[in-house]
Amino acid sequence: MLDLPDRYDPAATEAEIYARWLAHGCFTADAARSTRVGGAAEPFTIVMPPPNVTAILHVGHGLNNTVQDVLVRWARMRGSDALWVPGTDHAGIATQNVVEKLLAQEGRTRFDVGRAAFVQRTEQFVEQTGGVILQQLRAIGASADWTRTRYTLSPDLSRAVREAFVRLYERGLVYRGHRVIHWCPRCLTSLSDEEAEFTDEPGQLYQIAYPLSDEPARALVVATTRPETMLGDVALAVNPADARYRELVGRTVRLPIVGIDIPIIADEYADPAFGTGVVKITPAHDANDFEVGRRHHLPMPVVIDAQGAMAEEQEAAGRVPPDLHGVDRFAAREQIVERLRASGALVRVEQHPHAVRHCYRCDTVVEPRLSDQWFVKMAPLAEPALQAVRGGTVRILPERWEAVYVNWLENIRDWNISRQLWWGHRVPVWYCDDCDPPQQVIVSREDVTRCPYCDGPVRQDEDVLDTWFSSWLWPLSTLGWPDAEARDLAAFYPTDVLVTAPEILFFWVSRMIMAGYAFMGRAPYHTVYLHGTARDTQHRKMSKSLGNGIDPLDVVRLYGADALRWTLVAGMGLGTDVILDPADLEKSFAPGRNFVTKLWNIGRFLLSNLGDAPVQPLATVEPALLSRADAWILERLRLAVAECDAALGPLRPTAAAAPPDLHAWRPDERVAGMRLNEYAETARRFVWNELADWYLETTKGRLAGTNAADREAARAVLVHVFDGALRLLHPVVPFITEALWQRLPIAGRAPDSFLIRAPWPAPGVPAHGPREAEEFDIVRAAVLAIRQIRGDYNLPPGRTIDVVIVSPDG
RNA sequence: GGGCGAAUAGCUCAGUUGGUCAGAGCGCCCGCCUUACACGCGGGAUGUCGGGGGUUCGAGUCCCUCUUCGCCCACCA
Repeated sequence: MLDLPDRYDPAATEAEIYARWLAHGCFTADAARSTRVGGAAEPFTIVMPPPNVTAILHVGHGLNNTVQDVLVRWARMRGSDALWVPGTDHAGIATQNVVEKLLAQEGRTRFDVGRAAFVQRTEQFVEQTGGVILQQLRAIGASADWTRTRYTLSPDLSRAVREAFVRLYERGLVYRGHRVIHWCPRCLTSLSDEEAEFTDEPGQLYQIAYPLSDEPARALVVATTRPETMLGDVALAVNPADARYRELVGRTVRLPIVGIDIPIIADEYADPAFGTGVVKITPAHDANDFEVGRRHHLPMPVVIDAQGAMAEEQEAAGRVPPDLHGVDRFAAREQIVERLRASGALVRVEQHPHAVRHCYRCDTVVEPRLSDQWFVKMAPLAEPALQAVRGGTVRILPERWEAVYVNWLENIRDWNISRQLWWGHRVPVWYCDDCDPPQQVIVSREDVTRCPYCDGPVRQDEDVLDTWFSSWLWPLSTLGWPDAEARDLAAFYPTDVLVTAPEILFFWVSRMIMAGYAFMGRAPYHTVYLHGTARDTQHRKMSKSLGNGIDPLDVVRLYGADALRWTLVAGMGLGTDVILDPADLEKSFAPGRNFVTKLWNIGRFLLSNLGDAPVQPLATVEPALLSRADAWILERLRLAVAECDAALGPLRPTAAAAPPDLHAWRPDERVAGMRLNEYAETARRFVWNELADWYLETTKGRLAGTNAADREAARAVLVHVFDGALRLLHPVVPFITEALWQRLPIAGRAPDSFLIRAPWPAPGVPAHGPREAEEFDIVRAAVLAIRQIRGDYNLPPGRTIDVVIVSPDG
């Protein structure tokens, strides 16, 4: 009867079981079951953070998706109508960069190819290589509903993007602005504040003398870290309260090298305490200077072009010396410093570490650049998102991130959403140049071909939207928004838990919450679970460039998906990083593999000792027939279930919270649960240290014995507790548990039943003699004491001894 | 410049509201191929819970401070 090989074979088992789950639609949610549309099951929904469409699975994805899969499987077993929506992100700037690199290998740029052909080529590239990661996720056991796979650049989701843009425009929350934004001279696009990341770098602070126009012997000294921008200076600013310079305000200085006169102005922006208290104003190349320039109605000459080279653009005629034309900004810095030094205008150079912004995609130093961009006005959107977390409608775990979230939203700035890229959603704006006034702006949900005012030709805005402008709609758009009739939207929105890394709290998490309120009036989820980062033993983030990554598929091949999942879940406290050794996979993943093997061997013991006869449900066994060991292990199971439930916490906020928000978390539940590692450890302890180490041993004699009633009792209890253990463990190690559960000789089980769909065990009440359970603990204590003594006296295992137990009262 | 987190056995880490909380896994030592499992079984050693001070009957657990790492935010040119 024993069809179990000595060794568990993860590769064969996992593939076979995954295929059967798929074939039986085990991952497919049924909208009609949702209580929100009249069904009988509470929905439980997770939307997968969409990986970049060109991404390859790395251990970070493995970690992220394992957590989600554990939650979804758990919810499914708890009887929820569980939905895990998978999908990919077109990842505008990242994907475009990949394709541009391919073109570069052919010696071409996207401009050589042309926009239409470039987009087509990128589409092909995505079609051929994209979505690989979704296939890879199957290998780690992801039970996502693949029938609902989404893609941010698909027609449906593109429609959502347009709808969102137009609605916000209609509400006055999308606007076109002319200002200094972050510009990547390599990607040739603007970036949002979040996409321009600070890095601390050593730098120099250059002090330059600007002589007074009419009194060349006197000069004002200004400090700057970017001397090359001086070609675009339009003023010097001093603080109005600064007595040192008060009398100079209104006079002019001569701009070195350029030789033109610029005014000395008074503005609060100048900090008397910094440097000399005099700051040069370059409105076109510094966001702060831009504001000063606007306040004082100053010109805004552009002296650096899109590629980051010195050039005379708007209003800059005559400012850039001919031999600096086309010179890269950093080379130009050297040359300008040399010239200043030669002319005696360079007063001093000192070391000055400072933070420099870099493009988050290509790491190029970002250039502040004056340009026209589309923005979203964020403050009104932020307000409900702020209230959501403050009021407990949305909880962020670990809790400490809530403060970070609140702080960011309180100081939120408008979001630059236009990108000068080709890969992405085209800005749904058209211009008519023939109208009066010209450049009539037409914002539309549908493509526009003729001007609605003059019927003349129109041209569409050249820009595309920030990738995150589609991502922030993900919980809505994947469920069918803006289609008000969408069944999934009614059945599954709001979703439940969002699982991601803290790095994208601002990029994505908070914006989704804003979008949820802006377009649906409800937060998109009630829980944000922020997990840690996978790091190496030196605590460095695993990354491709460092070469310290671990390929999850290598781990699957070597030890199986369950071992991978076990290691990740068991090794990860709430919000803490997971440390793994890329140089020693055995060390990192052996515990998971060993545990899976242990489960396998417990299964082998059961199946080879139970016999062929079907095992009757425990409920049919006469309680009087249960032994002390039976009572004990049943009680331990009960406690294990209760502990696992406590570690995992409530699936969703308990209803009937205090007004005003009926969906808010109760204070006592707000930080409860989601301790996946505690849950995993509890289940492991039950199976290994209680079931295997003790109970199993007590059944050996009984199963082989001649007392039929006792044998039946042992069989029933054995199957019952192992069944319970498999259910408890299934979310973490789904393959091995399903493989064993399928083989359990449970009487009357339907042929196509699956553990993945089996109910989560209920803790229940101690129904089988708590007194007997306690008595077995005494037996255990005695055994432990005897073992200890044998050890102390170095008695060989084969040697039997007589034991006399004397009770305390004689 | 603000804010936050971490420092517990050789290693990776658990320790929710202060009172069996000094633990787990790996590693190490001793003994075992005991008919499910040597990817295992039984036994064992190891920490002044980063330093200092304080509150308390009692503190890894609360307060202050110092040190060392790490993260987030930030227009000081």
